[in-house]
Amino acid sequence: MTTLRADAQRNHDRVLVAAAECFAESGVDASVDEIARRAGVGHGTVFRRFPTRDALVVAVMDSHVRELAALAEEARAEPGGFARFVRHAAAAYAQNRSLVEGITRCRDTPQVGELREAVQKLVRKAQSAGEVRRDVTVEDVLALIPTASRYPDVILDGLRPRSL
Amino acid sequence: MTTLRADAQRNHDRVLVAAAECFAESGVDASVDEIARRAGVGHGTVFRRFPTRDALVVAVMDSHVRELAALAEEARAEPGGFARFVRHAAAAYAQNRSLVEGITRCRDTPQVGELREAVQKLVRKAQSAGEVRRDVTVEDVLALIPTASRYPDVILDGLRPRSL
DNA sequence: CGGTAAGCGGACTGACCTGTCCGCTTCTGT
DNA sequence: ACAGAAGCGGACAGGTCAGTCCGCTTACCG
Repeated sequence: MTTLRADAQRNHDRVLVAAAECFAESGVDASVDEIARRAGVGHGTVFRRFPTRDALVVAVMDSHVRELAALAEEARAEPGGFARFVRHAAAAYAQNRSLVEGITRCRDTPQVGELREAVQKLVRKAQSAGEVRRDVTVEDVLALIPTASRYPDVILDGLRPRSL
Repeated sequence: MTTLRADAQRNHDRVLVAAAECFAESGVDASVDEIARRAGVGHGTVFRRFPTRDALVVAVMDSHVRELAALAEEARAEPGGFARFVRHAAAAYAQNRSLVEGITRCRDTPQVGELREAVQKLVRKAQSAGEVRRDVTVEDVLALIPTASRYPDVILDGLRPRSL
C-alpha cells in the first residue's frame, strides 16, 4: 500500500472518527450518508476507502477490540484482575451501545481472536486462583459482559464458585 | 366494533399466526411482505387490520406477554416458584428470539404492565422467603431473563443473597 | 337469487440505503 | 509552475420497505 495523499489521509481519519461516533450514538446500523455528512465528505469518499459498510464496521471495532484485549492483558498481572477486567469491559459496553452488535459482527476477525486469547488466559488464571467457576469458558465471559454492564454484581457473583 | 365477515376473521387470524412465526424465525423486523406471503394474503390486507407494522408487533406480543404473566401468577403459589419462573421464562426467550426486542418495544402497553405487576409480587414473596437479594427490582428481573436464557445458573446464583 | 356493503390484493408512491461511476478539482514531484 | 496522477463528491442505479388506493370479488341478508 503506497502512502496516501495528505488530503486523502485526513479524510480517512475523519471518516473513522465520524463512524465511531455515529455507531456509538445510533447503533451499528447508522447509514453511510450520516457518517459521510458528519465527516464532511461525500459518501463516495467513504466507499472508496471502505469498499462496503461492513469493512467500515470492522475498522471501527478494531481499535475498540484492541483496547479490550490490552485491558485483559493488564488485568492478568494483578491479583483479582478478573473482576477488574469485567467491570472495565462492562463500563466500556455501557458507554458505547455499538460494541455488542459490532463485536458480534466481527467475531471472526483476527483482532477478536486475540481478544479471546487474552481473556482465555485471564479466565484460566482466575480459575486457578479459585475466583471463578471451573465450568466457565471465554465465550461465556464475553457473552456475559453486556449484561454485566448493567448488573456487574449479579454477573460477578454468578461467576464465582458456590461456597457450598 | 361490528363483527367481521367470516373470511376477514379467518385472514385476521392467519396473519397473526404468520406474524408470530416470522417474528420468531427472523426477528421482530421481519417485513410485512414476508408475513403476508406466509399468511397467503396480499400485504394490503395486513395493513387493513393492523394500520402499522408496530400494531402488528404489539398484537403478537400480547399473547406471549399474557402467557408469561400467567406463569408468574402460578409460580407465586409454589415454594421456590421464583427460580421456576425464571427458568420457564428464560426457556420461552430461548425458543423465540423475537421476545427480547418485541417486549422491549411494547414496554408501555397495559399487558406488559400486568406482567410487571405479577412479577413484582413474585419477587417480593421470594425476597420475604430469603431467596432473592433485597435490592433486586422487577425491572432487574425482566432485564435479566434474556441472559438467563443462556446462563440460568449464573443469573439465579447472582440473584441470591450472598451467604456472607 | 340479487343487491350491496365489506373485503381483497396488487400496483403505486415515496423514503431510505448501499454501492458505482465519472467529470471536475486538488495535491505533489519535478 | 505545470503535468499528470490521485482523490473528490454528487448523480445515478437498483434494491427494500412501509403504507395508500382503488377496481374487482365475495360473503351476507332479505
